[in-house]
Amino acid sequence: MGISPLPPLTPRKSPRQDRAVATLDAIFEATIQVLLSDGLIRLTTTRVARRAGVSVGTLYQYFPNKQALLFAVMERYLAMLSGAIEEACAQNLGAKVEGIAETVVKAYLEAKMDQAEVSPSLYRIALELDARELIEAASRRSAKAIGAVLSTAVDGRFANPALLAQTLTAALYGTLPAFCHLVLSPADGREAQKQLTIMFRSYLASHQNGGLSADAAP
Amino acid sequence: MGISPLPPLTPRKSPRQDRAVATLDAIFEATIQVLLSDGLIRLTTTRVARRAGVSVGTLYQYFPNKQALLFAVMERYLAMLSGAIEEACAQNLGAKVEGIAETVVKAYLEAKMDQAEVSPSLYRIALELDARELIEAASRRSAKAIGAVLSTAVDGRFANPALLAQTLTAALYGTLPAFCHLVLSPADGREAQKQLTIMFRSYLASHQNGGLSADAAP
DNA sequence: GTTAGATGTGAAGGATCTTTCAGTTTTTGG
DNA sequence: CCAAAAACTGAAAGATCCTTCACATCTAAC
Repeated sequence: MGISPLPPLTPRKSPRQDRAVATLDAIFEATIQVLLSDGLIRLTTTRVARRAGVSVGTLYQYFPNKQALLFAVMERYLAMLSGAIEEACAQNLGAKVEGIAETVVKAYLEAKMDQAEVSPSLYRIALELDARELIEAASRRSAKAIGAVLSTAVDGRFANPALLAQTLTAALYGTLPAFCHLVLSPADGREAQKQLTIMFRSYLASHQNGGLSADAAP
Repeated sequence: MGISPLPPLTPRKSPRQDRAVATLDAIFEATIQVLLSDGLIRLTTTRVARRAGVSVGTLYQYFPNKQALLFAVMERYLAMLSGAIEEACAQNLGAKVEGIAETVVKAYLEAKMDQAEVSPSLYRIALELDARELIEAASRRSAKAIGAVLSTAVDGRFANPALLAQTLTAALYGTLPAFCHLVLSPADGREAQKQLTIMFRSYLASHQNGGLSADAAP
C-alpha cells in the first residue's frame, strides 16, 4: 500500500434541469433514510438509489463514489446549520447585544431540532470519514457572520469582535457532537437554549465596552 | 423482509487453554487497531484476523459472525469500566461520603483515560449496533456497587441509597457518549474529574441525613 | 419537428467480504 | 509416548457490493 490515489470527493456534475435537482434531493433524502433504518455498514449505493426511486447509474452521475455521497450529505447538513446562523445574524444588524445572543442560539438550536432524528446518523458519518475540515469551514462561516453582527451592536463596542465570535462559535459547534448522539426532545431543546443563551449573554457582557483586554493574540 | 432470523450474538465457545486466551486477546486488540486505522466500513473479519496474527477460521471459532465480534469488543470495554468502579467501591466500604464521591469519579475517569484514543471507535460501534442494553447492564452493575458503598458510609445515613446511586451512575455514564468522541488530553481529564467530583459531593450532601425526601418513587 | 445535450436505466464486470470446512498442528491427561 | 481433545489453518464457495457503460428517454432551443 504505497501512496493511495486519493479518490475525488467533489460532485461529478451539477444539475441543470429541474428534474435533476429533484433527483439530487431524493438521493440526499434517501441516504438519510437508509442510514436511519439500515445503519452505516449496510448503507449501499444500490440501496440508496432504490429508496430514492432512481437507478444506481443516476447516483453515479452526480457522485464519483460512495464516500463522495456521504461527504456531500454531511456538507449539506452543515450548510443548513451555518446558513441558519448567517440569516439570523443578517436580520439583527444594529440590534442590542442581549437580543443578538438570544437570536443566534435560537437559530442554531431550531435548525438542529428540525433535524433531531437524523443528527445521530450524520454524526456517524462525521466519525467515519474525517469531516474535521468540513466542520471547521462551517464554523468559520458562522464566526464571520457573528463577528459582523457584534461589531454593529447598538450598545457596547467590542475590542475584538472577531475573537469573541470565534469563541462563541466554538461553544456552539462544540456542543454539536456532544449532543447530537441523542434525539433531543422539545423540552430538552428549550432547556439547552435557555442555558446557552445565559452563557452567551454573560460572556459578552464581561467583554462589553472593554471590560477585559481581549486583544492578546499569540 | 419478514421476520429476520436474528443471528446469534453470543460467543461460540470459550478458551480452555492459555494460548486460546492469548488468541482471543489478540483478536480483541486487533479489532480496535483496525477500527482505528481503517474505520468501521473497512473493518473486515479477514483484516482483523491478519492483524491479530491468526487465520480467519480461528476468529470464527470464537464468534459466530462479525456483529458478534463487535458486540464482544463493546462488552469487554464496558466490563472494564464498570469493573473499575466496582473495585473502587469495594475498597471504600465504610469510608466518608466525600472520599467515596472522589474515588468513584477518579476510578471512572482513569479507566476512561486509559482507553482515550480507542473510545471514539467504540462509540462508533455503539452507534452502529444497538448497544443500549449493553450500556444499561453495565450501568446497573455500577449502580449496585455505588449503592452498596453509600449504605456503609460512616457519616450520614441515606434514605434511599439505591436511588442516589442510580442517579450518580446515570450522570457518569451519561457523560460517556458525550465526551468519548474526542480524545481527552490529560489536562481535560483533570478538569473533568474536578467538576464531576464537585457535582457529586454537593448532590450527596443535599441528601445527607435526610436533607430532602428521596423516597418518592412512581 | 428536429436535434443536441441533459438525464436516467440497469445488467454485468470485477473486487471484496463473510463464512465454512476438511485437514493440520498443538496441548492435555494418562 | 500415545490417543483424544483443543486449537489453528487457509483455500474456496457463496453473497454483496461498487462502479461502469452502452443504450433509452426526456428537455430545450431552434
